[in-house]
Amino acid sequence: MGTRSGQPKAVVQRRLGAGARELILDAAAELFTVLGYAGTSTRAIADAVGIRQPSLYNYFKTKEDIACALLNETVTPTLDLIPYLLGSTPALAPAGHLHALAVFDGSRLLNRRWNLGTLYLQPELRRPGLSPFWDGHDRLRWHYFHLGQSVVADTGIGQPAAELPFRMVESLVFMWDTEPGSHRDDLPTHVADACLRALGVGAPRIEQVRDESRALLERYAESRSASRR
Amino acid sequence: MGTRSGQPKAVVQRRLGAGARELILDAAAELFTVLGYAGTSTRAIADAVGIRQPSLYNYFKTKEDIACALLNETVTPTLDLIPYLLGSTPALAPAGHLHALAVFDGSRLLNRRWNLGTLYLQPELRRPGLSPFWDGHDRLRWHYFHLGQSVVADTGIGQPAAELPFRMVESLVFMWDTEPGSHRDDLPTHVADACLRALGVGAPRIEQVRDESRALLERYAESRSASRR
DNA sequence: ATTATCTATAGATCTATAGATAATGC
DNA sequence: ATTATCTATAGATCTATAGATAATGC
Repeated sequence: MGTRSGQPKAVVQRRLGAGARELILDAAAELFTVLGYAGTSTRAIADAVGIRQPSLYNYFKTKEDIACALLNETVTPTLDLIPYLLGSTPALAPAGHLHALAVFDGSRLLNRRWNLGTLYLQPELRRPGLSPFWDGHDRLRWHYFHLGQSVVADTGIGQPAAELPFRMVESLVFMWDTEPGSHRDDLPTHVADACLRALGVGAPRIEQVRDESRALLERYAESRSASRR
Repeated sequence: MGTRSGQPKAVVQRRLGAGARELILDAAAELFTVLGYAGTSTRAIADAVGIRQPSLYNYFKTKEDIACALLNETVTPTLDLIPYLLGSTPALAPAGHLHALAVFDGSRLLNRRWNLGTLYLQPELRRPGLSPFWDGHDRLRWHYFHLGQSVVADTGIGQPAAELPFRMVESLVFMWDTEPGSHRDDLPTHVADACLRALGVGAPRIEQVRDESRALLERYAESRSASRR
């Protein structure tokens, strides 16, 4: 028996290493989406990554901070795309701009490991501490709305339709459980097409816009991977 | 000092009377939508109606039972409408049927005292005890889908669009916070119109369908109030 | 006499902090 | 020497049940 003071450790310590924050965020994402924010204890998150509950507080100040980091991941990539779309030459027609935005945003929502968009409707997350995220979310909504207005000005459909595209893309969170396959992979494009139809754009024009939008997003993906080198 | 046994009551008792269940459901609806299901304690619900926490259990077996009653209220009225639409003579065209369904369903979602549809995305409510509600929800989704398929078969739009109308109506839960006014009141009709455009229906036909649908729903409302006498 | 409400409480949580110790890096 | 992790715990919850009492109805 040792005579050392203090409480001896009962378990083997596991150091998470460099990617610790990402490990925790991924575990939290799964639990928040499956059990809900309030339904997920900090203990459950710690268990999932194999550390003790208080050790989480080395990485995040509070439980709310974890949610904030996750929510921001859902809007920042799309917000980053906007300047690229605005600056592309020759200037994009509003319909093309909107289509590309919807496809990109929708793909990001649908092709993550967990259905993070469900957090948008969890009232526990409408608290003041998360307002930085909600501000970004509102900026994105406003941008969709603005583009929608330009499109309906051309097609002659009533103004109220202008706010539907953002909501239609958001509704992909309800379609998350679609069984995997080409149908699911094409959903973001189908939704983007439907957005334009809802704004009164005709079929031939949509065909054309879809091709432009695909080419544009490919160029964007290339420019991103190039700048990362 | 009395010598009676037991614990004397510290508060004045308040009997809720006949509408007790409804009072509790309304308070729970507000709290569940504002604070979330897991974020709402049975104590908070009891406080809101002015009784003690354990007294709730005179009216509901568990907290989950309260949520179940609320969720069922969101789909039953729309499910009840379906036989009426199917039985109306002369038989409705699929586009008219879908439009009427979307307007009715959307109005029910938007014109309640609380935004109950947000509960759909609260993972705490995806538990087995609530499967009766989810079954009804799926039946409704399937009916929308079936109608959508009939419409796209006529218009020549691709199959995947057939599942969008249900999701577009659901996305009204994201639009709940629209400031009151005629714009908000017209949202369900605008969404129903946009559903048909998304399925490839042309503007003149939509104009026509909208009038049919309005007349139909008026007759339904009359038949309901007549049968209640 | 019957029923709705109350008080009291069991037993299980939950978040975040304090301070000791094991692991790492120089 | 520094940092990440641990043990222990304060203090606040939370749901549901047991059994006493106040309010109602006959």
